[in-house]
Amino acid sequence: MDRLALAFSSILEPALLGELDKVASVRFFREGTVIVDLGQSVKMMPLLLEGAIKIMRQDAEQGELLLYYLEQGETCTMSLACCVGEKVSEIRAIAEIDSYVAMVPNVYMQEWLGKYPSWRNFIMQSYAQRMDEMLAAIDGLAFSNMEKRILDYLREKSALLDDRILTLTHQQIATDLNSSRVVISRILKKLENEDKIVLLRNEIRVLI
DNA sequence: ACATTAAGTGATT
DNA sequence: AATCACTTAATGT
Repeated sequence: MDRLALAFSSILEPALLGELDKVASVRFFREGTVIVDLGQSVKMMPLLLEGAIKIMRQDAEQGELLLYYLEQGETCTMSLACCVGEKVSEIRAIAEIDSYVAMVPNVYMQEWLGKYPSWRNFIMQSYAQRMDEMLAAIDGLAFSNMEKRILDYLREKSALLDDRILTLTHQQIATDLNSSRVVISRILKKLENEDKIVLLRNEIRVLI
């Protein structure tokens, strides 16, 4: 499949790509679609071919927190752990933009670990990268003030979408950062006064 | 014109 | 930094 080769040909060996092509089903998720929800059992492993996926941690009662984004050529490491242990998902995956995902049945995952070095590499690297991102998320919570968290959030999103103009509400930021709308609005206003951003309704322009 | 949703702000904890 | 209460502004029907 074209998309598969496009996203993974530089990462995975040809033989594995061929096998992937046979067993993976490519699915399309429109922006905003919940791909995996809390408590859902995970029987497939997603390989992101195109688009971006937002991974959120969700508390039992209320409270969500953005963990990281999945981009082209990446996979959700959480699903690996889930598949092996036959556990249910502890996170929520939402399509940030329209996305194509190759779903691989979990039976192949372990088999390929022994069979294909490039697969082993890919999984290891994914783990390392995700671990780094988790640490960054924790650092943000523990050591950063809200202002820095918001700025980082806006910058990351802007880079991800390759657009300095972001279409989103203050409430959405509050949800992603597990804060409240009022707090976000105040800090955004401050950032605007410092000429770091421009605020419009449903829109934020990142200047820095 | 009216209702709804997004954003701004002072006061309080 | 969070919550409350209220205002103002933008948008949809």
